[in-house]
Amino acid sequence: MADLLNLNRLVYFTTVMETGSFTSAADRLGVAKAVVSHQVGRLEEELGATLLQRTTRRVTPTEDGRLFYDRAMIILREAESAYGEISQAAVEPSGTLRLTAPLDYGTRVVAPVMAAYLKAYPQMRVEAIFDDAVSNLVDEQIDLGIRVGWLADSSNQARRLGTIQQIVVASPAFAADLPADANPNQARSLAWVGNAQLRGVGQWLFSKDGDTVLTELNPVVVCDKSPAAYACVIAGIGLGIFPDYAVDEDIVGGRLVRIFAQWTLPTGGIHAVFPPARFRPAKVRAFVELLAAAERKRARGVARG
Amino acid sequence: MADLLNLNRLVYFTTVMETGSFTSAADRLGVAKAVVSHQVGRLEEELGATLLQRTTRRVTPTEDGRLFYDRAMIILREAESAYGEISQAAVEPSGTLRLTAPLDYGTRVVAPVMAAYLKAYPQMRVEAIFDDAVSNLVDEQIDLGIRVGWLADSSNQARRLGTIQQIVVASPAFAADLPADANPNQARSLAWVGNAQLRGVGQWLFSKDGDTVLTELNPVVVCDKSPAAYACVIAGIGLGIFPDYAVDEDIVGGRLVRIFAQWTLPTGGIHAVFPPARFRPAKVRAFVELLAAAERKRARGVARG
DNA sequence: TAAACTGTCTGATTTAATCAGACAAAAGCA
DNA sequence: TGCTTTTGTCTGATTAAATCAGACAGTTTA
Repeated sequence: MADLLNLNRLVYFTTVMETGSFTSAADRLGVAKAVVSHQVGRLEEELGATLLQRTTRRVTPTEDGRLFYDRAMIILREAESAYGEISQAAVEPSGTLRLTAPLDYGTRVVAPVMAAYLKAYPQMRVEAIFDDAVSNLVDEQIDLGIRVGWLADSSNQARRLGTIQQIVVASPAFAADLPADANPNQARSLAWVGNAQLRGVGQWLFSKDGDTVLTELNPVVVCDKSPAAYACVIAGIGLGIFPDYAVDEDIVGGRLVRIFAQWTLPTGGIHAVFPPARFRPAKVRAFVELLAAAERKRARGVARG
Repeated sequence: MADLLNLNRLVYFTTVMETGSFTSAADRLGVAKAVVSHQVGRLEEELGATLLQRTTRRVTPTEDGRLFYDRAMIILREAESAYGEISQAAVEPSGTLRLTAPLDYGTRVVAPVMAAYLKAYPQMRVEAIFDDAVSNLVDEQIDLGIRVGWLADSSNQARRLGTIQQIVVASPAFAADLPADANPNQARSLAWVGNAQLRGVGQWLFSKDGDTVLTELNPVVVCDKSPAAYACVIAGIGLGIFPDYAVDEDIVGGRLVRIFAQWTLPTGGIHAVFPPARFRPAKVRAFVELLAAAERKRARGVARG
């Protein structure tokens, strides 16, 4: 069935109908006139009917030809619109954006970006899956995943949006009990709140001016959800390690105090990962741009703070 | 514009959507799966958008893909219907048949065939142009021309349907005044009614058993329309030469008498001529078949009579 | 009558489509 | 964990299609 009709020939025929001659049709299409003659001939052959009566001087459509022209124009217009719609979708965001992000990063960073995104593209809809669990982008039909930390699998394409800093914090009350010269070397003897979601729960590499201290922590509490661990730290259970975006506000607000401020922990990355696809829809590209801008802005804020 | 969209690729994409895999789509289409992969890839390239997310195991349509599938199906259905309609028109008569025929042949032979044609194909419409004038088939958009006598131009395609016999007739009263042994040698001295439409008004070649007589006639009246000349002969003005189909009835009815019955004049042909076209519509073919059948039947009748 | 223009044809060339087979990745099975 | 099967894609060679430039006969115009 597919072999019998070659839809590409329609445009040759309709152009001849519109221009009234093979020569001018060839002109308009930018091909040799022999091509138009050949293609229309093949079309007639496929249909088993004559569409155009041609003398050396004049081209006249047959009844079939007039009939078929109307049908062909509907097809071509429909095709043009379909192609245009999709091609434009590659330029102008449309439809629904499904994204996933870690819960804390989602609430702190992604949510505001979503607001900006929806304001910029009011026709869009967003489905956000905020979960620390790493889900399969293809199975879940997710357009965009945001991963914080270190990328595990790399079958997906990814783009680095920014950097996160791991920060050791404690509640002001807990911090007050610490010795003034506290440093990572005493880490094992302190009370920690562990976060099962973050990699390296077991060992942490502190560094400061070339010195490095690799130490194991001794969590008195381990939570499998970041917000829960965070709440434990706020409550003064112990020290916690969290990404900068999670603690910024509470440090500024005085609800948390930074510990070991002179020391740094390994930095992680903030990545946008995409399902395997040759072309990225505009809706995804637009969101990633906004998110990257927010990340840049946040990085400047962290640098200042 | 034409270069940017290759409509033939649509069927590859839609088949993948329907079968859910490139392999089974290739199966259904009867091509190598590499072809499906390549064609869908090119389609996505043309659109600048990804339609299908493919892992090695599963094919999932993107939102664009689902959107485009609906559009593509509309296009393909429309195309199939358009092709089918025209192709069927090449098989089943439809539309309007425009034909032209000489006035007398039209009224005597074509009109009854038209009745049979419309009975066989009630959906058809016929526009008949009965006129001895030879009209241009292309300019007048005529599907079928019927020419009696000798074909002049041959830029059109033609098919011979039958033979006409030129017959010398006179009214019974006029015939009664003729000598019993009248023969073509005395033709110049007799009163003739000329018909400007028929070729050879000036000279006629009579033959009988090998003998031939080439003689000029001496018309006392020349008419430019066959029916007029015919009426003159009926009225007893003189001898006339008419095709067999025109005089058969009146000879049987006794209103005319055949003269020089032993002699024959050059036979002419009855031709169906068609505008230049590669394929002949079914509506034309069907009519010509009926006409040819009528001609064969008439030929048998003439032979008997 | 000459010149311009029509649609078609021809042979050569270029481009696209296609195939068979190989391949890595993923899923199912042992 | 290995092994097999199945997935979509890739590769190089082959085949088919499209295309072009130029020639041609028929028609119209000047």
